[in-house]
Amino acid sequence: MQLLHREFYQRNNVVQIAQELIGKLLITKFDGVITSGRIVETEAYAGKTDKASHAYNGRRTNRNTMMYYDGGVSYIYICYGMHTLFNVVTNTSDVPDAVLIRGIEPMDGLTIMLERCKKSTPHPTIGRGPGNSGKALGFHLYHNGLPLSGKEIGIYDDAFPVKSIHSSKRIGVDYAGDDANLPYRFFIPGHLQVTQHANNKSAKAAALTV
DNA sequence: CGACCGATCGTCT
DNA sequence: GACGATCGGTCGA
Repeated sequence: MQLLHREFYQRNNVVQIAQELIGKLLITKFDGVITSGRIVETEAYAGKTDKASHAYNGRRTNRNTMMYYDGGVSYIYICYGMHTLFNVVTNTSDVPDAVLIRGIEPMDGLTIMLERCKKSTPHPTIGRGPGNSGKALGFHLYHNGLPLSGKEIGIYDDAFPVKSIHSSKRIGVDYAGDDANLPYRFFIPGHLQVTQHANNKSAKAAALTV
């Protein structure tokens, strides 16, 4: 079980990193409560040149400040007023690349995750989608900017064998014009915690060799 | 199935 | 004052 360090995050290829994060173990320990999940779906957001990115064209606001930090910290923001989305900041400072964690398979602390998601029994939607993933792992806005190799958040390589990874265009970024069609979404095909979406079955969902 | 719609609030203009 | 890198429910074919 290897903790991923800044050498992993600070590389200059956010799309590659988004793909490599599939199958990794994401562990949170907030207020002494440990929960973890295996990453099964991600999306890359390529800094200043990507029309879908919050940092497109060098846009810099209070919200997206963390995207401009050195890779290896969290970027967390509220979406639609009710969902807490967790992103992995990559690349070096002033290059605002990030990877959105869109799906996790619940691992440790299932009971806690059930509580957070207000379910009494295990349910497939726990960890399905970026909003549900953030909720299950206990992320809040005040966790923005935390190191990803610290005592509260950690991403690990436990040598889990990922059989297959597919790619597709990203979800919910139709406003991004031509960039909406970039194949920057990665997921384990058919996985229970992967967003149910037409893109999964689309002929455009290309299979990648693992 | 797919299309549509309401919830709900931090953030930006 | 408008708008989301969403979600879960409903409605109709």
